[in-house]
Amino acid sequence: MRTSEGVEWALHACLNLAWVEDGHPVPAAALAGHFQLPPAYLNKQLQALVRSGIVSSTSGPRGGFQLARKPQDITVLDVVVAIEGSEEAFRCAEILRDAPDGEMGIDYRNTCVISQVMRKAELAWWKELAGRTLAEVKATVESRFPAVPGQTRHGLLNRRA
Amino acid sequence: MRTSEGVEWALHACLNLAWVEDGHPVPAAALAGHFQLPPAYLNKQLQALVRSGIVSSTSGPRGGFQLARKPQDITVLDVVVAIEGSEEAFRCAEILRDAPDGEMGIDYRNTCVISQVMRKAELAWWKELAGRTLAEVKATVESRFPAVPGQTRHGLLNRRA
DNA sequence: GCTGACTTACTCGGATATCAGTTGTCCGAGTACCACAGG
DNA sequence: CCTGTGGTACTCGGACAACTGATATCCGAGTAAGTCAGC
Repeated sequence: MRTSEGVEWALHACLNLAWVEDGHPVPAAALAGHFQLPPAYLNKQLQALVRSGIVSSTSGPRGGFQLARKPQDITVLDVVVAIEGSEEAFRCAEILRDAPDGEMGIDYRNTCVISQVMRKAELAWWKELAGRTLAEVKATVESRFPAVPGQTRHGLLNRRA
Repeated sequence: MRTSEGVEWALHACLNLAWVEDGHPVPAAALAGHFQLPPAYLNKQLQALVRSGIVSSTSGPRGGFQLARKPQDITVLDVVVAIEGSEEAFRCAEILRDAPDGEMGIDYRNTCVISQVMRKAELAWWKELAGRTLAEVKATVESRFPAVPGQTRHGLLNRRA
């Protein structure tokens, strides 16, 4: 089990977009250049964020991506789900149905104790991620590394040229 | 992100082995037949459990697999790690190092706030799984479905014939 | 009838194909800006 | 000098390949039981 590489990219991209003043879209190429990432593939990940309503996109010159919501209204889970999808990691195949005495009408995803344990664990994971907003992450970084926001904003805008 | 199918199989297999009296190994083919699973592939998953010291194997006639430890000494996490490996799901690629002002000597897996958030979430997941032993799962099933243990043991031993 | 070795069948274990999903790339659709011509 | 129009360059968006890892299968190594011959 491993999360997609795009999760890390998307989180860093959102954080960077949070440091750019409103009304200034940042092209995918600028973000990609900032982290030395393949532009087209990062663009693909950003599209997923657009579909989830986390960022908005603008085409054409001076276009790009910007946050669609306030950082305090974006949780880390939102970003993860946008990239990975909302399906749970452990998907009960209901193998108990094929076992002796297995019945057709039973939903073993809810009945099977093993499935319940796995789901509860995943719920704890979700809860942890849903409890952290982008604004909190942003504030933590600003507190520990005060220079980063300015450097990032400057870097992204200069890279446009 | 999704867990391997083998995780579900391994958990059910361990639970079933817990219902068979000691000293009676169960062949992979018997477990596979019980759940209508491909025998060779289930065997492969069981090998991973052997390497992790969760079950022990015996070759030859009357051979098979049996639990190597007491159910109360086997956590759900043990089984998951045996199949999936101990690497964390979110693997920080340290993309901050390639960003401007990124430095070579820094371990961004520990410094990056995003990495910390993801790791903390995963820790919650681990903790949940580590807190459930096979004995607890077994007891829960026995409490809700008293007939299952006997049926399972009988089914596995009969299938041997 | 008992004991020993041999044969046989059974089971695990790892090496080998196959398939799906992630990773990565490319080109087309749309849009805003800019230049230029006309008034 | 102002305005409208056409061209141009830039950006996103989705369609298309490549590759890694999971899924599935097969055959060989090892072992214990069963069998048979000899004592």
